[in-house]
Amino acid sequence: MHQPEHLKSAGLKSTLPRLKVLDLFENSKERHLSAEDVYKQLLSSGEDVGLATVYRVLTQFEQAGLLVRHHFEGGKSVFELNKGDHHDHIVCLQCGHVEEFHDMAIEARQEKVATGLGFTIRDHSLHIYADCTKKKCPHKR
Amino acid sequence: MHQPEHLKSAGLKSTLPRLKVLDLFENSKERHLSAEDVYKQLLSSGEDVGLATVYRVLTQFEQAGLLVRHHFEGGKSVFELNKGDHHDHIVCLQCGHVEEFHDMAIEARQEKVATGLGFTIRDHSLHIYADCTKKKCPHKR
DNA sequence: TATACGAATGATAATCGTTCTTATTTGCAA
DNA sequence: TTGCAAATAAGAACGATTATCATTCGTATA
Repeated sequence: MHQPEHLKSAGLKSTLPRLKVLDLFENSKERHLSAEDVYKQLLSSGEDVGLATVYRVLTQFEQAGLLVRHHFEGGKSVFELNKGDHHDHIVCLQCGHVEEFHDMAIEARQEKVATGLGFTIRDHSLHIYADCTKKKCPHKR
Repeated sequence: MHQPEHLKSAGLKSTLPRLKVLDLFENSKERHLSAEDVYKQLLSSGEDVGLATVYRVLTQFEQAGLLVRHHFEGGKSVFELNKGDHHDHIVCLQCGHVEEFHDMAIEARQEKVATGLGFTIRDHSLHIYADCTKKKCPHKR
């Protein structure tokens, strides 16, 4: 377990809730977790954390660059480990599964459009909402 | 005023709140309005509407295809008149002004990416968050 | 035009995701 | 160890949105 160093280098004290949250993201099967998801999973793992703490930790991790926050439709935020690579998301409307993709052509055009309009891009989000083309949606919720 | 027909053809009774809301969107200087925006503007126009009604009407108009709903960051929805043309948005981080754009190349690539991953696009949202390149942001909030 | 009935409304309570407050506990440097 | 700032848990508070419900309104029909 080398996570305490992760936290240290991010300027964060190594505390139990923080370690647990980081653990969850590194070992969870699902890459994209909401605050509620994290909270529930910690509770059912026997951890005694407060929901407020989960929110605080998630926000700190986001600011520290450990996590990335996404605003999908539906008004709640989801987080994922920051692997350093930017990517966009395609969300299956059937099962909610999130697939990641990255397309240089799209990124390049965005840059071009923005500069053309007199803007400097700080951030962007591209979410595609779609259905699987297969008869049975292969993803499980 | 030919709006009652708009409502009729959308299967909605012609009522005062609905007419007023539609009016607002057609005559307001700002294309993108939140429920709160609509509510406040109606109140200051002397109209006596409830906030709940505003939310109801906005949702109905969205379902009827009269308005389009957008989820920008910040947790609140904004609506705009549906002109039939799809477009994406670039949001100025300084003043919150929203600029619209449409880029065939981006749309085409999205389609290609999605089909490549086995999806059929139902909807998508592309939001660019940016700063003006000019010294002084030319837009007013 | 009067009327009757279901749809629409306004007021307000409820809900949802998130943030704030505060008293208490913890990490960790001395 | 001990001390103290930083972090926590619990729950109140918050803003946006939705649900509830008694009352009013739009409109098809007589």
